[in-house]
Amino acid sequence: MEQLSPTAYVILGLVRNEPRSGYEIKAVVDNSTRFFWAASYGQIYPELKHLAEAGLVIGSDSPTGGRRRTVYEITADGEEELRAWLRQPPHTFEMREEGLLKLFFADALPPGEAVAIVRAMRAHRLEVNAQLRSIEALKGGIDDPYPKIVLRGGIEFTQWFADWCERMEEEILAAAAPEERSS
Amino acid sequence: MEQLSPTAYVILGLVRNEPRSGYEIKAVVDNSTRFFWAASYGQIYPELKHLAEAGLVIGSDSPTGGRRRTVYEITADGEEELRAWLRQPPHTFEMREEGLLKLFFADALPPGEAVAIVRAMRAHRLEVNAQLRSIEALKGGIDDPYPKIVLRGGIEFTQWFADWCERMEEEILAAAAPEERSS
DNA sequence: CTGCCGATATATCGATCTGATATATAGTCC
DNA sequence: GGACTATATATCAGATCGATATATCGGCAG
Repeated sequence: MEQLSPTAYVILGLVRNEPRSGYEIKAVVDNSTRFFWAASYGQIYPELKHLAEAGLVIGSDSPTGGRRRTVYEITADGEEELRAWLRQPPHTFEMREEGLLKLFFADALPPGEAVAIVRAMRAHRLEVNAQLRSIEALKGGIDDPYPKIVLRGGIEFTQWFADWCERMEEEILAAAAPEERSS
Repeated sequence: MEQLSPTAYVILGLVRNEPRSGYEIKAVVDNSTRFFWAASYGQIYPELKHLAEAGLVIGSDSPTGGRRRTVYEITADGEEELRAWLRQPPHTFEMREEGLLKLFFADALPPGEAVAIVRAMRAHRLEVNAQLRSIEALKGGIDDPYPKIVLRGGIEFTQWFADWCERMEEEILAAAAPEERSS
């Protein structure tokens, strides 16, 4: 049994509740897991075929008029595979933050310009925070609790990060300012 | 002028202070930028060649005995290119957290097992936190301030995340426990 | 001084993933 | 009838990871 990629489990998890097309999967990902695990069409469609070959999902034609469409639903084997994965300790933890990278090298810039970097990071995080809040507002009380916990985690994290940026801005400004501490 | 990848700028930034070999660059990355921007040999060596062709770094042979070794240093054009990049607003913000992904789908597990997921996340974050603290302890007062700010940010973030996991653990346990609120 | 191990140094490769683009059809609005 | 957006699938170049291969060097245990 070859190892599935985490993205395969995203798909398994999302078709578990209801049958979905690749397009719908992408749309759901973009409004939920994207913030801690993204997926693109280039992964989703090949992976759906792969999962279907492995018998973990079943696809069925469900065209809308003349437009072909295949929806996938999970099989018993797929459910089993998903649960087995959930019980394994997580392996992948990655972060790619171009803003932090720039701040790291800010020494190469004239003093004072580092502030622009933390301001840009802060603005971006606040933007994501607002997106997450609007997603939270959309979701009624219908869902199971775990996606909600993760969503609130995202909201708290982006807020924390924005606040950190604010603190750093002050710190950098204080360090750059002429030492004018009066006696 | 084709666009350089952020990893190219990591290399530019790291050879700016002192000439380094690809191997040394990888070692420095693993102890500094790895936590917000990783790089592998598979990127570093080709990118060094690419940067050398573009005239942004210069490589010179500097063998140790019979072992060939090429160290690279930044050129004036490279410095210019680095500063220009630092002034651009950051574009890439990614996070891949398999633990959050598992928590998101924890509904597929019998109640109670979700706690194991947040515990694993917390343990991992505390481990990274300890690594970052030991890196901080190693660095004397020599460095420029920005890498220090970023490093402290990493320490604060991993601590925040670990604390969040702890809070979620309590919350999940409270929700899973039989409602035993006495009158 | 020999053999082994770990560090230094470079290179490569399959698999994964992104971001963009291409191709259709369906529905809506003017 | 035309413009526009949403639905739906597919593909591809380039970035990246993680692992592995190859080789030399230095140190140290026996």
